[in-house]
Amino acid sequence: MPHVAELAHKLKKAGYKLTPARLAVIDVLESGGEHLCHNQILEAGQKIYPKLSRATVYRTMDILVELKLMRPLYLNEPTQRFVSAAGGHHHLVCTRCGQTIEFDDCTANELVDQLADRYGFQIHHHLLEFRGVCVNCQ
Amino acid sequence: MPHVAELAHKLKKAGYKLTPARLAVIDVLESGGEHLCHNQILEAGQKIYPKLSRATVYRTMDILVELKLMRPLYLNEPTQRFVSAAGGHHHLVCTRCGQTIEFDDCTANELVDQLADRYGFQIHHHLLEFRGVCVNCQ
DNA sequence: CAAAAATTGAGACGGTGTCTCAATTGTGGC
DNA sequence: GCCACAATTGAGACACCGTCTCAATTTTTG
Ligand SMILES: [Zn+2]
Ligand SMILES: [Zn+2]
Ligand SMILES: [Zn+2]
Ligand SMILES: [Zn+2]
Repeated sequence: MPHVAELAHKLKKAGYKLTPARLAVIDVLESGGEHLCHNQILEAGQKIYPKLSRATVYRTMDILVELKLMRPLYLNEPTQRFVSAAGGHHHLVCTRCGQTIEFDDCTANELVDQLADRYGFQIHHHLLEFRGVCVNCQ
Repeated sequence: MPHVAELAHKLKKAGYKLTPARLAVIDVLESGGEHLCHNQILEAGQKIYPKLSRATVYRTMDILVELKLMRPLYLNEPTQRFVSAAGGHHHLVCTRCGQTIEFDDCTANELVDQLADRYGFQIHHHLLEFRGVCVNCQ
């Protein structure tokens, strides 16, 4: 959950204008929770700034990803969704009811180091996704 | 890389007919490598069985997923791709050139147990995705 | 062989992501 | 505050993808 002020400031600093359309998008990102997709951002953004168009949402998200402020991911759907760019992301998904639990503890650091070593990668973030059947669905 | 014979046999066993269209799809899956998407399966399948249609590819893949013989996943694209259903999947992706390394060693077993414990999940498989910059792109 | 059931391909459809273009808007210099 | 210019915008066109329907075909059953 990035701060409006923070995203806006970095956008400005990178040479982009702070237009109402962009501010609406940023506002949505700050207050709208995780895993938002373009359409959700558009719909919520139009409540703040009705003229907001689909193209602008796509363009603004492109910029935010380019600046590494947000990060796209896919959650078992053909829909691109966005999370703030820092750190890893960890999901526990029930394949029957679709429930998605987000958990924080991450034991992947060790593995990150190994991989960085072996393949010469600079690893920036990761997505761990575990899939199975939740308590209710068993 | 599942065996044609194996997929075909399980399909038959589950009560589905082994039609030329389905056999073409299965043939592609067996010989076509990992991470195939619907379109790739369609195009390759039409070389084996020219009448093969898009709808049938989608329907056949639905069945294979339903029977837990194949598993869908998304790799930083809005495109659903398929891998054989068993085990985990581990990717190292370069965010600059898109190169995807597949690695096998998995240190997630411990975490799997923890999660199963804490949330009561039966965990069936997982996808670990690490993203960063590869040697060439640094 | 006839009837019923399963499967198929073709095409229509709505939704999504991309692109173009003319109109609008924000900004720095005055 | 105003102007000129470049950046940004919204609307709409477009291609593509996944879904659905339906009539025709194929397979199974009696
Ligand atoms: Zn998440
Ligand atoms: Zn569940
Ligand atoms: Zn893979
Ligand atoms: Zn690279």
